[in-house]
Amino acid sequence: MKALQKRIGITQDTLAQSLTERFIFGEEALDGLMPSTRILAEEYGVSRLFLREVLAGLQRQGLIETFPGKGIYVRKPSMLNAARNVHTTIRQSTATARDLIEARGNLEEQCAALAAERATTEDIAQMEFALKALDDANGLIPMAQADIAFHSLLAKSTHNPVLQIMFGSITTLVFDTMLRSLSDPEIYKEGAPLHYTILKAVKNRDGLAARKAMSKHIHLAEDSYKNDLDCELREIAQRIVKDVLQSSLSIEEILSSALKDYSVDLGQS
Amino acid sequence: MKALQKRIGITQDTLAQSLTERFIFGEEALDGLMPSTRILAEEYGVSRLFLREVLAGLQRQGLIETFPGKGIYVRKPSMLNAARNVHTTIRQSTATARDLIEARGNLEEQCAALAAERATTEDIAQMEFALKALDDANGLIPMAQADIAFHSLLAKSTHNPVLQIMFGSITTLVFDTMLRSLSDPEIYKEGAPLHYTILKAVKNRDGLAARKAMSKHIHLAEDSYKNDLDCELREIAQRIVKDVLQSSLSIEEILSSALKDYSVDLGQS
DNA sequence: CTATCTGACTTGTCAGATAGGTGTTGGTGG
DNA sequence: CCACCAACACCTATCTGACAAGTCAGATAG
Repeated sequence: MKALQKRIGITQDTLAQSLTERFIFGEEALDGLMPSTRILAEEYGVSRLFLREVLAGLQRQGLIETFPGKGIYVRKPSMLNAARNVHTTIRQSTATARDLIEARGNLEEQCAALAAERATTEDIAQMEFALKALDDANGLIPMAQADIAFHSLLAKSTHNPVLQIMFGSITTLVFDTMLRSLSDPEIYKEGAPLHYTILKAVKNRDGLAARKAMSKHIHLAEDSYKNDLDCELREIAQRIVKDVLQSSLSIEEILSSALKDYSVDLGQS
Repeated sequence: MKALQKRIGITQDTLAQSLTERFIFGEEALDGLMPSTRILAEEYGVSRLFLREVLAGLQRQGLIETFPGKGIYVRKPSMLNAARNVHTTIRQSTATARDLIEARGNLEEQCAALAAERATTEDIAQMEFALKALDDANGLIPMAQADIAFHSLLAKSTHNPVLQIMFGSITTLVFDTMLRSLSDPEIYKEGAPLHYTILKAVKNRDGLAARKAMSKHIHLAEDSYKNDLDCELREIAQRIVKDVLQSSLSIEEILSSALKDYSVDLGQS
């Protein structure tokens, strides 16, 4: 039996691919509920444990979500779950605030300019909603969530999935600096109105103005961060968590809860 | 015992974090060999299976590598393993060649310009090595590997980890188009010399020239791809694999073997 | 001294059992 | 007839104990 299975050659990868084809991209399980692990394991002739590990992989990729007592649900893919893996991987690297501003500036200026050309009325409505949420937000983390949402939606408004992927890959790093910027009254006072400037420029289809406002928005930190400019992002974020939020949680824990249910759809148009 | 464990609250996440702190970032297991699963499981008071799932997660992030019969080794983190997760996640999205050129152009032009300012002699030597490998490469996949290596090294030469992350997140997509471009004599003939133009500009510390050459290099495809421009990247890549390589493997399988051992170190300077 | 073999490791996988959560269903009291 | 609630069936998560298969070092026979 073992030998047979080996001959057939079911590996975790092949099973994962098969399941993905069937349930994620295929049309089965329309309501999003997958068959139970027992049934699936029997169906594919593997043990439940083996199947479980495969499912764990899919879950880590954010493709499915499991609920004890309920079942396994297919999930709309979100960039952020994937991005978190990237974040863990690069924890060892020494990205500073200056690095992020440099890279993010270039990316988001492009996003702003393209969004001005391509944003639909629905995109704009969503961004307006995010800015309203930012105004109404109570507390640093909800603010950062709304801020991230705005920038993600702007990337989405380019209707270029690749730009969304790139922004997604640095989302957690952006979140780190947002904690710093949003808790700094000086930056917030100058930076928050620029969100509206950007959105207005997008509405007016004025790519250049959108790009300029975004540039100003992102480079604000360059003048205000002072010593923090060449600090590692994680250090900065961890300090804010400790001093401002007075929480003993690690930045990783904050991140995973703050970005958990957060999901900006991928452009399918 | 179960209740106790719950009270202590060992979840997969906390254990993963604990193990990461200890073995990846910590100084234990200097030779890279971790204690066996039995020992670790006993040490943390969890079952071996539970530990296994946690380790599977770390492995998926590319932080460790397991060898049956030998043990578990700590691995140097590589962007690409993480990037592959992103790629899977966005399979559903409909990124076209045009999307990639647009996004990648902006990013890589910035990389070229910054590399011209900051590349060390060692960076340049590595890039030269990659170009030599590209010239000597035999077959489409080794060529694509060398090509990817060159562009990754250019991103590394900016000494900005965030740019490396962003490039890493789209590496698999870039690989897709490389299969197409490298198998097209017209593009290859014009595109290959531009690699040397870029490298020369970097050597001369001429950021503008580097940026221009990169722009030309990437936008070459815009004139030659024709109908493929608005094709989905996966479709293009899959067709090349089938027609040119005459392989029945899926593009995912090609990718995972081609990028498996590939790793450009993260800048630690 | 060399070749081989044994035994003690390792990971990978399995079946079966239990814990704990969730939703449904059918019976009972109003 | 309706509302409530308890029992039940199903789900995932996890544990225990076991075995297969790979690896390696050291003992042993030639």
